[in-house]
Amino acid sequence: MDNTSKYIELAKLIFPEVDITVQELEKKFPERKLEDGAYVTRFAPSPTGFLHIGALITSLVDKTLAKATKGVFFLRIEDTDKKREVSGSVEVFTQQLRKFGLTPDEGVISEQEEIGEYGPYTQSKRGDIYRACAAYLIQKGLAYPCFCSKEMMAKTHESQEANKVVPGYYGIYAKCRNISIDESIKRVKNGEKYIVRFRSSGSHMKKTSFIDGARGKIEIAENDQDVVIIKADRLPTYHFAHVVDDHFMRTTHVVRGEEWISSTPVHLELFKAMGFTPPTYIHIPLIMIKDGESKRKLSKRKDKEATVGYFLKAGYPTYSVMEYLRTLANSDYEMWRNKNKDTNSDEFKFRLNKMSSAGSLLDIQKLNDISKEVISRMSSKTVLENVENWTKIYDQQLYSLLKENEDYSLKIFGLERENVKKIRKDIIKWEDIRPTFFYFFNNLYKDDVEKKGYEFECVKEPYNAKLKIEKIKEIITEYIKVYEEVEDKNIWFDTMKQTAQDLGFCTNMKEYKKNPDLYVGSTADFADTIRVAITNRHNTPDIHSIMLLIGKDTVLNRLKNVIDNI
RNA sequence: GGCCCGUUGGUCAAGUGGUUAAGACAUCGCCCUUUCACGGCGGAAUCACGAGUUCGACUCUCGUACGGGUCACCA
Repeated sequence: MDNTSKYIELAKLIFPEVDITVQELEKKFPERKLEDGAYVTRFAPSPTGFLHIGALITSLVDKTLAKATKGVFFLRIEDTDKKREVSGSVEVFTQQLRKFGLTPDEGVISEQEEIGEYGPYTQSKRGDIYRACAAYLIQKGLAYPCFCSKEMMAKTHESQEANKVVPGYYGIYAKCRNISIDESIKRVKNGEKYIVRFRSSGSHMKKTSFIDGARGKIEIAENDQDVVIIKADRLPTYHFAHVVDDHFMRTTHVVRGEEWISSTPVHLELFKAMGFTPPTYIHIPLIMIKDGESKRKLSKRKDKEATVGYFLKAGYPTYSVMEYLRTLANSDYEMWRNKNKDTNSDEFKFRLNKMSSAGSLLDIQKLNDISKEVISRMSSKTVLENVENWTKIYDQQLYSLLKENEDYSLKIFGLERENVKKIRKDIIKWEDIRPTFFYFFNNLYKDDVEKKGYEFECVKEPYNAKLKIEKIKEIITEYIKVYEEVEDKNIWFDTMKQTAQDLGFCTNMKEYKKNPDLYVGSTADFADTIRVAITNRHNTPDIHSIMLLIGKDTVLNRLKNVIDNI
């Protein structure tokens, strides 16, 4: 028997169940019929819990590229590590991606559903495909069974470190690569435990290179490691699964984090061994976080901001997060957005060479600013919808209050929003709604006063009237006498100013600033006293509008209560 | 430690051999103003370092430093 037939025998021995060949797989998963230049991209997470913010930016790039070229963006689940798998992950991924508008065109779309002709899209269901490919490599003498125990491996590793040689399974350290085929066959037949390794023909003394879609040429040492391709559980490793899947799923562009750059030579060699054309790799920068003086990559365990769920829970509109991510993904996006405020982001021409190659710090303040802008551009109806959706999950009490009287709720969110020149920008995320608008609801207002007491200090500098309790009572008593519910803001304000003046306040701000000692305080101090009485906050929208909204009875009640309870 | 990627204000960054080195966020000051938010105006603040190449370097080359990534039967 010559070597070729021995290799075939070995392959059959190791993978007796394989009943399909690589050629047959090629036919089964033919090249896609897409327009020229169409990108096929994919997001391929392993189901280990929650979606990482980095996954979102990766998917954003994937989806944008596919959309712009009339290609396909699919979702594949990489569940080859059964130990780390967390149940329910797939549902979290698909739901959260959907929320951010990153729904895949193909692949896994929910825990139990997949669409597309190139599946299954869950790696644990593709065992036969990987094994067929591994068998192919064994037949060609490009893969072999390795009988080394983990203990032996650890020992080798230790001595390599001690001798300062490159650690790993390669060259003279790859003990099993030189075992004769006959012996391999014998040991497999004897039931010895083994895994399958790739037989590398590279050398780390030699350089190889590839063109990264975003960074250009990357030169790097060839792979010379006999990497594991099939594990003891007969499932493939990431390296092998990636090569097989992205070939047979006909991926054209692999977008992944830059932490993968150094294993690209492994993938390239594997593609070559299989006779496949590798995809274009696009390595995107990691999102970092400041840790003391230095920065590091976001960690799911240490940083709450690392998971997408954090932003959802805080109630950032998903659109805000995406806008922020788009500014990170393409450096000229922000400029474009400022010039095209109302244009759909799809119109922006995304360019790979405009992607930064250095990791950037997650800038919550920037996100906040973007989000304020995003929310300020929403109609009150949209705001109400969003707030309802969010409170339904995270703030039941507020949800019921908003639902109870939706016309009223709509008016609250319409304050300084619709039909005004200058739109208010004070909401960053839906979490902020309760603390900024609570006083529109009697119960919440009452709770707040009970919990914290009245917030009567004075208006901050330069006004600073230092009003005493007696003065506050006087202001409110006098104001109750003159208060009337009037639509016209000027009339309303004239009344307020008149009363203020009668009590010794200065109604001309410039004059007051010149001679503050001549007066009890300014109009600002007077108005602020009323404001606090009504809302128990110093910072609110225009107090006239608030009074109109909550109504005369409530206004008078709250004013009277202050006098009694202060 | 080896290898790889990277380095323009506090942050995100424009810039591709000749610029007063854009812009945004944050910050500070002023103005507007019944508070806050908004808005307007202005200020402070950056090319990591050292050699080359060049008439000229943020820009090209090489070193150095610093930061990050990676070296699994994890992905």
